[in-house]
Amino acid sequence: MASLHDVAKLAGVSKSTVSRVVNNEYGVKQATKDKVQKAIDELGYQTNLVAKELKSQKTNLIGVIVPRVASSATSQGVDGLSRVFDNAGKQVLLASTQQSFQKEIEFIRLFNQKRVEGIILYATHLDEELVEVILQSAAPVVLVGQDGSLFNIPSIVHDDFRVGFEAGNRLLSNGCRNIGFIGVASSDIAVDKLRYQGLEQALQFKRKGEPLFHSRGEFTIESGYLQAKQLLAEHANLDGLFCATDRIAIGAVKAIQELGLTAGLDIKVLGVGNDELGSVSSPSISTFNYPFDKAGESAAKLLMDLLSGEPASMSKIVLTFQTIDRETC
Amino acid sequence: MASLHDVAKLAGVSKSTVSRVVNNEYGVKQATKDKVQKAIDELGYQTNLVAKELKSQKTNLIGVIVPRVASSATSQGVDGLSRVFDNAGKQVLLASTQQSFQKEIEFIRLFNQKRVEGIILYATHLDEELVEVILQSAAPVVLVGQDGSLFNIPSIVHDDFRVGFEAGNRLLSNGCRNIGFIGVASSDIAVDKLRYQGLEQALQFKRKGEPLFHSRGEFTIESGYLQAKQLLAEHANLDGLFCATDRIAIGAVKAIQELGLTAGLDIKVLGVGNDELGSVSSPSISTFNYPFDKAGESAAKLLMDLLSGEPASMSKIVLTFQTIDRETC
DNA sequence: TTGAAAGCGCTACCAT
DNA sequence: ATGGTAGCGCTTTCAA
Repeated sequence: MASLHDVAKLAGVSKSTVSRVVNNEYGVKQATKDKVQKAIDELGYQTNLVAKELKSQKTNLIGVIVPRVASSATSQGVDGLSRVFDNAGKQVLLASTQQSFQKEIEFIRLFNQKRVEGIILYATHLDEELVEVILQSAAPVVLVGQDGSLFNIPSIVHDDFRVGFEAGNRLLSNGCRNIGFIGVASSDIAVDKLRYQGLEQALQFKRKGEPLFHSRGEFTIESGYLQAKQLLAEHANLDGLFCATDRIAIGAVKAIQELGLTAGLDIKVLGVGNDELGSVSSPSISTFNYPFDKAGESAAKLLMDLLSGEPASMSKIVLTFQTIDRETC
Repeated sequence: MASLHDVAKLAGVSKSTVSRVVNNEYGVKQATKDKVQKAIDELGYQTNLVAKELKSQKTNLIGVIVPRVASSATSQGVDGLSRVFDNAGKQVLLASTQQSFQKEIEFIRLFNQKRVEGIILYATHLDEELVEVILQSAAPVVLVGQDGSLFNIPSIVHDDFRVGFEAGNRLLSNGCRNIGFIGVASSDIAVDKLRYQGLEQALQFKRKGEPLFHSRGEFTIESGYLQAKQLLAEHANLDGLFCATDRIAIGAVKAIQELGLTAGLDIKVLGVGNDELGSVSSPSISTFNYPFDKAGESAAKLLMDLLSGEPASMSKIVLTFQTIDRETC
């Protein structure tokens, strides 16, 4: 592959001159410009950005780490952030951890070696080792989905505690008295713990006691179905069900229907996220809209601010949500 | 940020020696190894991969270009291909064109300058300029979704003509006599043209004449709804509707229901892709399963073969599909 | 077992 | 207006 040197030789000028015309710098005679351009075309010369990056100590690279891309939160998020980065002339180095916690750490290390300028990490948990690695990272890390602000890690989070609180109120004001919660892994503070605690808080506040149960499973329809099936058998008096995600809610509704009950009538069901699935399913899932694309955008903008050397002006951004009323509540 | 040089100075050895211990090369005394390791830890040295890449002329980078990541085809595809690349020690540079044809070209150029080893392009069309750029690209390009084999561009495609043919047969054998098609932009050969032509072929083959119409819109539920609404008004005798995607089908079903008709009974509806949306919607969408994750995987594997210098043994890979029977047909 | 030096492709400073 | 040169951080002979 042709280099500056080759072009220079062919055009009969120095590398410096070629560099000047390639970068459109001021002070090159039109005649030489033409000569050089001809050589460039002839050789099909293409700037070697890795050399340029080494020289300039600037890669324009942003690392993005996600547990998987095929989820509405991450796929919409990546679209959102890549729009921002593209406008800023940055490229996105994407890594999917396939839910492996260990890989998150490996990729943070690798990305630093690749000299990325910053990292956006979609996290599903946050443990000591991960926090350690993030704090050691030369490239600033912005966390999305979990709150790392306690450790001084800038974070974009959804208002998970409040969504739980709202869910509780919503269920209560729709007449529910026996309310349960289906969450995910307990290591997932945002999705499992906070949403549950918010619910708990709402019940306490209205003096309605404790939630009936706090069940845990995975982020799938199937898992929601399986859990609901069992829980329904154990709690015959259940009349309100708050699910940590819309997919789980869809599964739960299926279990409810199989029992000959009507979701939204016998048992009110609420999900979180406003996954498109919930809008087409039948009955449609009442939920809370989470702005996943904005989360990606905000993360990107926050990171760009950090990179521009401004002293961080916020420790975290908490995104709001909207109530979406549909058939199940 | 500490470099080999810094480590060498601190450890009192040469850069060469440091390089040797960093890369675990044979022939370094344990004592020096320890000395060097100590210096590395002290300085928090991290290999600068951009320097290494320049020196070794190897980036381990793969460029991936998608129209948007928030679609089942691309998000599942990216998950599939990134699994393969990760195992091979390659990183993924991701670009989203936001449906801009011009950006596809820009990114191919940029990626070549970044010295990616190969490019995977999720295309929604294929015009002369794009073909030109692909053929000029130093990094081999694998096309996904559109067939570029005519221009000697290795491609991963779904069996779009046959899916149309099958759709026709399926509709016919379910008693339909007046069949229409809702597609997308005519520049999208795979999704619009081939699927329609397959349908046409099936009708011809069974001597049932021509499809009632070939309408075109976008890849959205809304667009499917709007088109179907109008088409239903124009073609009162319609009893079979083939939609280029499941989302379009979902929209169409909504229009059908609004007319007081029953999808699957009065009008049979077929989609393509097996989008999860179609499985939870009501009525559920009869469709054809497209293995999007496998498409990503196959593209990755094909590219890796190309990179390993084997003479290309196939000009394209046509993925098969499965019939998914649900309520609308 | 270790070190010196050249060179990957580029930019930028200093001369001319 | 143009060229020479040093150097970004690394690997890799070749010598010692």
